Amino acid sequence: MSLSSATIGGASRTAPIFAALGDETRLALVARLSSDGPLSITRLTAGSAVTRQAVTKHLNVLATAGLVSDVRRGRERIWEFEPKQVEAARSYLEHVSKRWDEALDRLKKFVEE
Amino acid sequence: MSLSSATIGGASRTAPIFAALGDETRLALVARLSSDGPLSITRLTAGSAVTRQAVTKHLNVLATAGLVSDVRRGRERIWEFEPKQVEAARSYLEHVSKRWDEALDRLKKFVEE
DNA sequence: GCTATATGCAACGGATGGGTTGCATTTCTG
DNA sequence: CAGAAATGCAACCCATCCGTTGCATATAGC
Repeated sequence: MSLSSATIGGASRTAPIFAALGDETRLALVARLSSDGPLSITRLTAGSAVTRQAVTKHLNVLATAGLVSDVRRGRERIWEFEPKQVEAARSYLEHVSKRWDEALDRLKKFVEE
Repeated sequence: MSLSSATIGGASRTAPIFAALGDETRLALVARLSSDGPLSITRLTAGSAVTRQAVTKHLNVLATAGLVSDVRRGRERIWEFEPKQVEAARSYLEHVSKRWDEALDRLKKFVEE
């Protein structure tokens, strides 16, 4: 472990996931896909305030982060939610919270002595 | 609920938190503060690859998102982790996962009929 | 009081991000 | 086959982000 016990493992791996979720439009897309199931681009665009091309770009960003995946079906492209990376992000946050609780415990014990 | 059942409640509230966590340096700062406890700017800078001013900016971004808070102590400024917003982000992701599982269940039942 | 330490403020540059428009391409469908 | 529908590709604009450097200010401590 580093001198300062600096980083919780894999900040460089996890940050891109958060970055992808850090845009309102993209987060809405993820939410939509996770609750309504696989959808085409035009369908997703209908629910969004921006252009189809903008939606496409956002979907590509999400795909790069591993949060969604796409399949061609005839002339349309179907996008599906991919839960694995969300789980990774969630467990990272859980880890942070846990470490914080432990730090509080250490402080408490230190004060009590 | 909206016509398309589009957004899970509060995407606009949660996205900024993810955006703040979406930078590698900032995520490392959060991790550091959550495990090592309150620290001054110079101390945090020592563990980071960038300038003190860069660290300061990042801390301000995190503060705006409610992920950290600061207190003055003499000539230094002490930054502390703030778990509340992390919890909000975590529960959002949990909600997304849950909705996805429900969607899978619906699909399964639909196929079985 | 003087010096070193810790931080604040401001300006700047380069890169990236989010969004648009315009046009080309593929694929249904009648 | 012809037209409509779904998508792809590319260029462009403007704003924001990340990081820097340079200098000013406040606080400790001898």
